[in-house]
Formats: sequence, structure tokens, C-alpha cells
Amino acid sequence: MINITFPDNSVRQFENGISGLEIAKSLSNSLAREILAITVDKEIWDITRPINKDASIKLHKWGDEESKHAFWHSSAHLMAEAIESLYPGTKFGIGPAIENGFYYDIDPGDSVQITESDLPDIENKMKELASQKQVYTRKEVPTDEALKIFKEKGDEYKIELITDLGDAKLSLYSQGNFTDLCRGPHLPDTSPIKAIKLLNVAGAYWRGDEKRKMLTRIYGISFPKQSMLDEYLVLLEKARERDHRKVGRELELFTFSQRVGSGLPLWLPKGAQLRERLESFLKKVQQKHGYLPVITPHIGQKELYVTSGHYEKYGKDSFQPIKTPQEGEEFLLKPMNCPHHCEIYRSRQFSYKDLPVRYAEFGTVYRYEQSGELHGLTRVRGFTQDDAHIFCTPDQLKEEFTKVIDIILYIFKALDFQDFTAQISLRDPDDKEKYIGSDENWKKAEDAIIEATQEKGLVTVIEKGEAAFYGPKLDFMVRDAIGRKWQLGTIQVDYNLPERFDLEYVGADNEKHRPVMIHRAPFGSMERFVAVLIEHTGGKFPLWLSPEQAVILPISEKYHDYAEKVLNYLNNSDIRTLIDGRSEKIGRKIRDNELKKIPYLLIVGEKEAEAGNVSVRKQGEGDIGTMKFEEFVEFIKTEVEKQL
RNA sequence: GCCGAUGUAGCUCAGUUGGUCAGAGCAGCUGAUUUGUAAUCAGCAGGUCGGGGGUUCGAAUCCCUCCAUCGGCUCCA
Repeated sequence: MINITFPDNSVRQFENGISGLEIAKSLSNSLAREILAITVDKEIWDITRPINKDASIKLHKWGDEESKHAFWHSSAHLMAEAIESLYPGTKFGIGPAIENGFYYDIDPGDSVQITESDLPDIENKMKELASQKQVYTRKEVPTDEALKIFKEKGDEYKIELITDLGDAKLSLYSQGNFTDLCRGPHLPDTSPIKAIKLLNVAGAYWRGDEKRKMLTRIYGISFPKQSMLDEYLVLLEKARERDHRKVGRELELFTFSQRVGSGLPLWLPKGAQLRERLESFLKKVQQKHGYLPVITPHIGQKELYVTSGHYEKYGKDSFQPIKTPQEGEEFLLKPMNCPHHCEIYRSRQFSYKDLPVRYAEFGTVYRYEQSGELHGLTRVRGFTQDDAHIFCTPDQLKEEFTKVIDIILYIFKALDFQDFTAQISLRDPDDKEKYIGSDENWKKAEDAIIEATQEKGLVTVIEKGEAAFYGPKLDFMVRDAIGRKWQLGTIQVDYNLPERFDLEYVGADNEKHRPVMIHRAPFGSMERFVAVLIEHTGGKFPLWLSPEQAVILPISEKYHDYAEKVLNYLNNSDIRTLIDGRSEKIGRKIRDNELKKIPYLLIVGEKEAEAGNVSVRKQGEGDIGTMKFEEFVEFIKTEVEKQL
């Protein structure tokens, strides 16, 4: 007998070799029907795998990540089986479960090409196989046996994976005619996979290495019920409605022109107003925090970037130098602002009493991004960073870092960004050669970041080895409408540039010392930030940011004079207002302005004109009643104050 | 850059096997209507069918090539 501990800490005895499924059955049949995976001492297992020791367990139903993982992983195997039967000789790379669904990287051979139009066939085959209730069986094998199996199959990808795993204990999973190298866990059989949708096919380099072969990746998702799949697809559709590229066009915020060039956004008047409002908001915050504005040119001599080290690292992969016609001097479009800011620091002497010094600039930079990587406003070739560089003593590092976190959190709050992750990137402790700077300084910087985030109560993810070569950093990541992660705010510690630019300050000991530099950008780039803001709000911006705050809708031309009077009053009170004076019915005007996401619509007709009122409609909510137009000003101002 | 898909009017899309196939709705313009809480009516205008080359008696439709966009991969100072 073995002792099984449940999540509520109760302990029960079972036969040695009992499976999760049998334990569930002993509790209730309905539970047994619903469980898909089991955690056994922190490992996730198949529910049919025998447990041979005392263990604490947790049974997982569909709602748990563990279950979904097993479900989608099993679906990936099912897809592989379908592909193998439709395209014999296909070789298989990896086929994991992902956050939403699964994929499999396959190599169907050079003569075969799988495209989106083939997906329904694969999908149908999967459904056919699933309905056969094929059992997933687990088998543990030694390395040489596993190698033998895949050598016979001629699957070099699996052979490579097995070889890299070394002498680890391997497991194979089979269902139907398909066998795969896999850690598991899987479902007991294919029958719960009721609803399947293969979403798209894409190329993916084998092991993510662009020097290696490009495999065909097929993405899909599956559910235990058709209704769940339908709901998911509706959700995807709704997310597409919020896509910043679509909303940006509809609300006339920005555009692109082939003639200007791809990846070079053109801000339309409404978008420019929105962006300027964000910029002046941040400028005000920064002024309060002791930042000093600086302005630098868009180009700099190539030498500047040779000094900074960026030319060596990125020179070949960036826009090439601009040459002067007479002297043949070479200039680079600036890919970042820090070298210019370092030169500003060098323009005078600093005492320790002057530090920290904080130089801020909305600096437009240009980076050559690969054509396939360009994406709306989130990945562009020309963008404006809300950049600042803080030069401080090593002792000031933590406090300065903390203050930057404060600014970022304040901004995120004002814009109602609650759903973000903070990622701390540290250096790889096993590969210190990669990084510049002393052990002592690195430890100081890494500790400063970790302590600062802890003091601020930030929930963080720590990624070792993700630090830049010149220092550790803290990034703020946010998701877009379709779940892609983007980096917005960033705070980076830098030991490299002060060294390269030979920056100094005079300490209390009258000796020269090296300052530490912090790069920071709360928005990241204005382009990307606005893109994510659009997707978070669906274009329904906070009132203080909205290009137009109110539109006056006269019932008919008779009330245009009164509408003008209200308009003047509101505009004089700094409420951004327009009149919709078209000879349309009121219903039409309401509809059109609702679709333009105008926060407030003010209807004025005979009743309102007589009483000095406006009838107010709030975006998305409809009629919220009547008030004096003077009162409306206060109403708006109160709301704006609440937001900021 | 790589893999795959797509590219018809400002926007969203129709255009069967190459032969009145240059179309619709919305937006725009003009006129009528003067309206009470999410689409008033009529008329007009608008496109070298992404660019270039080719096959053909004939190409939006087939082929080649370039460009752009979309979904990924890779990269991101």
C-alpha cells in the first residue's frame, strides 16, 4: 500500500501501482470522467501511469493549465499521426503544447508542400483518428533503443534530439500507428479531442537557428467541446477588431505609404495630437522628477558609434552611412540616443555633488529591421523613444532605479495598464566572459534591481542570461489584442558606455570616478506604446487623451446658432469639441460619432436651446441625461482629473 | 532575410474553366429632406485589377520577376 496525499493535506492509502484515473474513480465517477492530468510530487503525469510510491497528488480538470497542456500536446501527436498517414515519409521536429493550442514542426520532404488549403484534410483525418479512441501508451526506453527506432524511420530530427538528451531516461508515446519521443504527459486516449481547428501554417527554422533547415510549422487548437472551439474563434475574431492597424486607419491616427517606405509611419493629425498629449504628460512627470531636457540631431559621425561600440556590433545590419559629397565624411542615422547624451555629459565637468544628472529627450531613431519583421506600429524602422539617461554614482544606482520604476508605474496607472509583466534580465552566471564590467559592479546592479522591484511590490520574472552585454535590465511587457507580447518600458543599467566615452566625476576624495549610466524609456517607443494603447482600449481612449472629447449634434439646422454658442463655450474651456452640422437625422449622427469612438455626444434641439442645456450621451453607454452646458464643463474636468 | 498566403475604387469585398468581368455596399461629391437618441432618399463621380516582363487572336484570370501586406521563424543597441 502507498500513501497518497491530496491537496487538502488529507492522506489515503491505495494499492501500490494505482493510477490517477483509478484514484479519481474511487472519489466519484463524474470526477473520473473529467480529469485529464495529474500532478505527482510536482511532476505532471498521465492519469493512467501507475504510482509506485508515497506521493502527494493533484487531479486536473480541463480548467487547469496542466490539463490543457496534456490535451494540446496529445492533439499535436494526433496531428502528427494524421500527417504521417496523409504524407508518408514526413519527418518530425518538435510538437509542443503552447499557451493557446499546439503546433508541430514537420519536414514533409522537398517535393511536398503543405499549405493552408491542405489544413481541412489534415483536420478531418485528425477527427477520424480521434473518434477511434486510440490509446496513448507510454514506454520508457534506453537511449540506444530509441535511436534505433528513429534511425529505422530515418527521422534525423528525432535522432538529433535524442543524441542531445544524452543518457537521460527517455520515454516514447504511441497512439495508433504513430510513435514519438516525448516526455508527456498525455491523455489516456484520443476520444476527448472533439473539436479541432488547424489555424495556420508557417515556416520555422529547425531549433530556431536561421542557418538550419526551415521546417513547416502547423498551428492548431483543440477542445473537448465544439462550443468551446466556437467561443474561442469568436474571441479571436473580436481581438482582430481591436487590431491597431485596423483601428488606426478607421480613426485616422496613422498611415503608411509605399513611396515613403515600409516601416516608416506617418502620423495623421489625430494620431499626432494623441501622441503629443502623451509626450507632454510624460514631460510634466519628468520635470517633477528632476529630468533635464536635451535635444540632439538625427545623425552623428560614424566615429561616434565606433566609440560607443555599436558600429562594430550592428554596423553591417543597419542603415549604411550617409556620405558628404566633398569631404567624404561618414554619418550614421542615429539608432539610439545614448552616444549623443554621453557627449552632452562630456561637455562639462561633474562633481559627485552634481549627480545624478538626468538627460531626457524624445529622440527619433532609425534601425534597419528585416522586411519580414515589420509589423504595424509595433515594429518599425523609424520611431521615437521617450529616452533618458541618468548618470549617477554606483551608490545612487538603487535609488535612481526605484524612482524610474515609480514613473513607469504612475504612467501605467494613468493609462489603466494593469496587465503587464516585469522581467528582470540578469547575466548568465556560467558565461561571464560575454559581459563587460567587474563582478562587483554587476552584483551591485543586479542586487539593486532585485531589491528595488521587491520594495515596489512588483511581481517579476527573472531571466538569467537575458541581460545586455553591458548591464542588467528590467523590462515591462504587455500583450497586444491577439496575445503577442511586446516590450514597452525598459530600465537598463550600463557600465559600458561610461567606460567607452571615458565619463568621469570628481568624488569627495578629489579623485576621478566613473559614473554608472541608466537608460530608461517608460513608454519604450511612442509608436509601439500607441499601438498597444489602441489595442487595449479598442480606440476608446481615456478622455484626457482622446483627440476629440465631445461632438455637438444639432437636431436640425435651426439649432446651429445655439450649437455654435455651446461650441465656443466648451472650446474656450479647453474641452476639445466639434459640431456635426450635416443635414442628417439625429440617429445617423449618433451612429457615426459612436463609431468614431467620441467620448461624449451632446444633442441640442428645441428643448436644450430654450433651457441652456445639452443632452449628454456617453460613448458605449447611451443617454445619461440633461445638464446645463456650463455644468458639462465641470463634469468633463472632474472625469479628467480622476484619470490623472 | 527565410517559409507560406494575399494584393480588384478611400474602406470591405464579388468577379466560375482566359472571351461585354471592370462590379456591389459603405465612404466621397451634388441635390432633395430639417429631422429627438445607432444607417432619409435620389443622382453623379471614382480603378493601367500592386509594378514590370512574358504566353495568347484575346489576361484581373496562366507563367516569370520585383514590391507591399498578412501569419510565423529569426533578430532587436
